[in-house]
Amino acid sequence: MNWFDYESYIEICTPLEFNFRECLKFLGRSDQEVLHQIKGDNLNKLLKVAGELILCKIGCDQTSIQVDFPLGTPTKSIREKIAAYICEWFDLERDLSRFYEMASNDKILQPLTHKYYGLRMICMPDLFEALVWAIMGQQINLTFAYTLKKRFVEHYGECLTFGGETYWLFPSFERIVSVNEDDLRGLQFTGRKTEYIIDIAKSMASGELTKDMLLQKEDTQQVKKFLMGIRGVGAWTADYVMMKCFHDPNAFPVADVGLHNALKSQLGLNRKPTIEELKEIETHWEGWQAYATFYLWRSLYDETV
DNA sequence: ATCCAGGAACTGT
DNA sequence: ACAGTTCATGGA
Repeated sequence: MNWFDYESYIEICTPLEFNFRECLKFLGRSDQEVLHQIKGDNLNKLLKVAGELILCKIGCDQTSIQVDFPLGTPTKSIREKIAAYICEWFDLERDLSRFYEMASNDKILQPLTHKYYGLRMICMPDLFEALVWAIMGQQINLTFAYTLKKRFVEHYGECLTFGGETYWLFPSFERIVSVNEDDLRGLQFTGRKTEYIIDIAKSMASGELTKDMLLQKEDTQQVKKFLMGIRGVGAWTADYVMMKCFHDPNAFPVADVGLHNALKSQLGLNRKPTIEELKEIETHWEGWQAYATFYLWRSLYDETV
C-alpha cells in the first residue's frame, strides 16, 4: 500500500487501471444502501477504528484517493488503518493489467471490460459483515436483501449524525451475540438465517472464528473449506466471502443466479446456461474468475436503470 | 395468482 | 456421492 499522510487528510495512490466513478456507480446501485453515502463525486462512510467513530469523506483525482475527516483529525495509527481499509475496500493491491489482457480476447468480457474500465472489486474487509450479508441475501432478490440489511443495520448498528446526515456502521458481532432470535425474525429474517447469523456472531465473539485465523491458512482452498464448515455457509456463500473478503481472484460462485442471468443476457440466450457450460466458460477465465463474475454482476445493474 | 430470487440443510437412496 | 424436499419471504 502506497499512501501519504498529511495529518488532516491522507492520500492513497491508485493503480493505473482504476476509475473511481465506475466504483461509485457500483456503490450506488441500491437506494436502500445505508453503509455509505454518495454526494456528487464524493463518498462518505463511517468507520470504527480502535474504538473511535471516524467519518471519512472520500474523493479522487488522477493519481490518488483523498480522505478527509470532517469530525477532526484522528491519530496517526488510526489514519494508517483507514488507509488500509480503503485499500482493501477498493481492492487496490490487485494488478488488473493481465485481467484486461485476457479479457481483450474473450467475447464475453471484452465489451464489459471496455464499458466498466477501471472498476475494481468492491470488497468487504470485515468478515462478519461479509458473512452476514451473504447469508441475508441467500435465496431472495437483491431488493429485499437490501431491505433486510437496512433493518438489521438500523436496529443493531451504531450511528452518528453529522451535517444533517445519519451515518451507520454495520453491527458488530459483539452486539449480535445477545440479540433475541424472535427480534431478528421480527425483521423478516427466516428462522434459519436468524440461527446462522447469531451462531456466527457467537463463534466470532468466542474467538474460534476470526479473519486473522483464516488468513493464517496455507491456501485459499483451506479457507473455503473452513468457511463451508460453518452452518449456513454453503459453496455459494463461501465463494462470495472468498471474493469479497479474502480477495481470492479464483473464487467463482458457479451456481449464482445473478451470474447465470448476466451470462444469459450477454450471450443472447433464451435460457440460462447450465453448470456444465459455466465450467467450460470458466476455463477461459482461469485466475480471474472473481473479476469476471464481478463485471457480470455489474452488467445486471445496467439492465435495471 | 404465480414464479422466482446473488441457497443451504435435511432426508432418502 | 447424488437427487429430491423443505424452509420462508417479498418482488415483479
